[in-house]
Amino acid sequence: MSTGGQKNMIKTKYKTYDDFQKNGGENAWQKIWEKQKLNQAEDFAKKEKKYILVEFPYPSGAGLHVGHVRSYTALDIMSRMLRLQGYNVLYPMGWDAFGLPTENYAIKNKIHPRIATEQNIATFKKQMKNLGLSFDWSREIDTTDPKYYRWTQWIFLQLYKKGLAYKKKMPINWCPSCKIGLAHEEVVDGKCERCGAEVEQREKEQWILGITKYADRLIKDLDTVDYLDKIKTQQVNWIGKSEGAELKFEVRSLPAMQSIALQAGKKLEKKEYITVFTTRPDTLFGATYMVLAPEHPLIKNLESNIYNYSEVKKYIEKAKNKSELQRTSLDKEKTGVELKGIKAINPANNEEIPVWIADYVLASYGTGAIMAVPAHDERDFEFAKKFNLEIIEVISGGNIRKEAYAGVGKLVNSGEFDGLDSEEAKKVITKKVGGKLKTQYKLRDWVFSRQHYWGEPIPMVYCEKCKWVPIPEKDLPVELPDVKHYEPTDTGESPLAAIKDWVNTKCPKCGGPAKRETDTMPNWAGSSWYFLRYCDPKNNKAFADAEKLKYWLPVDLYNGGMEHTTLHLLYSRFWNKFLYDCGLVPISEPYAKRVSHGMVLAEDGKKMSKSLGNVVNPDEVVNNVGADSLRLYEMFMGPFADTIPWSTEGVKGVRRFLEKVWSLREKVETQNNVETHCNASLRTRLHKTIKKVTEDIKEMKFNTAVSAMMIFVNEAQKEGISKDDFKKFLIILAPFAPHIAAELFSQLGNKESIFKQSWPSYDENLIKDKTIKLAIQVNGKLRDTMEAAADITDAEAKEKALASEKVQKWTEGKEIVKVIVVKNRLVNVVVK
RNA sequence: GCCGCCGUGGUGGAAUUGGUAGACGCGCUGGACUCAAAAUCCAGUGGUAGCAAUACCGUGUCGGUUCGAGUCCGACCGGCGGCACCA
Repeated sequence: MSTGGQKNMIKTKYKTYDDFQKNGGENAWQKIWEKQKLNQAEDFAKKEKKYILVEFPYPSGAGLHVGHVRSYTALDIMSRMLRLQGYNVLYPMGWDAFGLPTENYAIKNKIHPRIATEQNIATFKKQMKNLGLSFDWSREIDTTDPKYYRWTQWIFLQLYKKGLAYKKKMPINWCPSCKIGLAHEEVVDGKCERCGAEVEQREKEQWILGITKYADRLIKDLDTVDYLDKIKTQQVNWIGKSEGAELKFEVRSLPAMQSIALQAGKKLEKKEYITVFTTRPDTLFGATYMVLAPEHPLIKNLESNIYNYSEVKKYIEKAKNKSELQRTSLDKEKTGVELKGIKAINPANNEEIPVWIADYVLASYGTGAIMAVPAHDERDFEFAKKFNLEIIEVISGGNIRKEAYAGVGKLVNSGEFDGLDSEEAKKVITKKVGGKLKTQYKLRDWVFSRQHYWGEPIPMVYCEKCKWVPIPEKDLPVELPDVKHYEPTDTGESPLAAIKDWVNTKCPKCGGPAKRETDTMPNWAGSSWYFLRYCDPKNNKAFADAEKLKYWLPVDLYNGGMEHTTLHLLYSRFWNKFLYDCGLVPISEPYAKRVSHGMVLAEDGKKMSKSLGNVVNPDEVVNNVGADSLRLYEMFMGPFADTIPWSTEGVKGVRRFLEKVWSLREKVETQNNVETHCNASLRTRLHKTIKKVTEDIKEMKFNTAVSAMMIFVNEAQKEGISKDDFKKFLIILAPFAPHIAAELFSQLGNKESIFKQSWPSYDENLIKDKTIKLAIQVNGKLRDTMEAAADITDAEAKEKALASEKVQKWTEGKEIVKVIVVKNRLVNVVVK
């Protein structure tokens, strides 16, 4: 209890915490911080830098989600602690504002997407400020600002110059609902990742980025960064590297069949080959048939040699009409048609083997054709069984009468190679048949064109004479023109195509008439390099100054959603590597460390959604209990990476905690009687708490840090607390609940901001307990506990344990086999 | 189907990495204050038995290793996430 001579001289207009929170106490502090420019990062400061980054949001009309609050607060806490520890911290924020939802909103409400974006940004920014997040607003960026997307376009031109952006007609995934082409990464289970509509295949001329050129490095360099394991695994799987060989099989028209065939019978005009990719060239002797994807171009070339061509054509038509989803989900029954009239020659033994088409072979992977080795591949085995094709064992070790054996082993039935190890045989056999070793990836090049209005115009012009010509860099940005209608079209043309006087332009090369590219970039473009722009957001000579990049990069900690692992995270690593290769950024990996937050579910355990009416609005929570409570609750709710349902009751709990903190004002002893009233155990507790909170923030274990502070406050409430100790406590509380911490700190008579203090250190000696509780076990079961001096010797502990009456009760009449002592922890008496 | 992660009170979750399971918070029960309620404060709160001391059981299930297992190993059950005919 506080009975100190002088009453504390706390001057405040707020009588209670409720008074403070309800009457603008938090906002008042936010204004002060803004004035003091506390959160601005300083280029080239002598202090050690830390670049803390959280994915910038898409400013939707729905406003901030409590899920945003979770990750922004978490990194805010880290940033604030780092600043207090003396680092020069860059913790920026901006807007990833191009994209479909805004465009749709704009269409529906007849409002220009630019206006809608501005409104949404204003809302988001206000919400963020109300939360007391310590972003450096002087570095705010907006991907839809021409001053920003000028450089997005500029980077595109660099990609073009290096041959990494190219235009190609290819089948793409088309979302009929969004009326837009999608990248491979944006298709989930055959559906559009945004709206869930089933995608269709369409042939279209598209701008493509050659990300596959970087596939190998995107895998390899993961070794140099600190990402969560599951993030690395997901990227590695997505890139899907496999090593094998490309082998060529000659195709022959069968003389025997020629007489039967009505229109067949011609000899092949030139030699035709089927090239396959295989990871198992060692099984070549077991290749008993071949399979082409229905889309394989060879089929058309051999039309006159295939006498069942009408049947084949029917099958191809059927396959074409199946969506990607159907083709992959009807995974059980395999179907196919033999190409009658032609055979392939197995180059290993010159045997004629049949050629089939089947949709279990994908045109988009490898060469669109396979050699089928039913003895050693599950799918081929299934197919061979169904169509009665030959199965020859060439690797020993399995039971191929029952199932395919995909393992390794010694070669059999492989002529001169019998007895060889399968691993070794891969190289030898490839060489012998004139094949070449090859690495294949699942990753596909990035379809970069979108047929919409609200995106960065692709800075290219098409001239009949000069073909595709890039816009000169000095003429950037190519600004989005105003249009009357920005509805997407079903024809696959961007709404920009309708603006004739924008589309029709002059060729920058020959001056002749030319047309602008009317497709825009995908919403992933602006976010692929935004972390670079934060280093130098106002530069209009370059996307960022090289020296500034050198100072700030890499991003020391990057937090974002798991859903971006194979999209934004991969894309931005690719762009950064490209810029690195151009000598424009100083490091090849942009993010030193990547972590991911868990989702915040609704109170009912379901995903928050407007339609379910279970959305928690952060503004309401801030109004009711304050930003500090919201922040603290989201940290306390559970481990940062876990998905956790919202709990309104839980919010009450942390609010009570803050009220207790406020009431500690009355428990504060003046400096005069520190020694008499502040007992040593609270001091010990404080230092333990400092240690725990410091370490937990670093490890992102915010929930246990909050719990430690609660324990401290509970104790302080009972014991009373010295002014000095209270100050230290407020500093460690400040990153979590900056408003109340700043207020109480100032109420204690401190003129200087709490955020200009330095992070308290802890004294290891103080943390050490003088006495410990020793657990006494008999045969591993707890039977007694006793107080003992810390660092009690093993012998003393043993003696003490054996002296215990309760222990004696359990050892009576038994033989003591041994006694195990764990220092400062327990004694286990083992009896028989 | 394959790969990865995870199963702890009524509830969100702790547990020094093999050493007293259930910290902290919520809820609940009882009490104080109040005309009353709310708020607040105090006490209790894994289960079973007992007035109690205490005993037994207890971290998805079964088994194993160990003086000692929530933690390690094996099998199974359940949940979540990723990939899914990738040759």
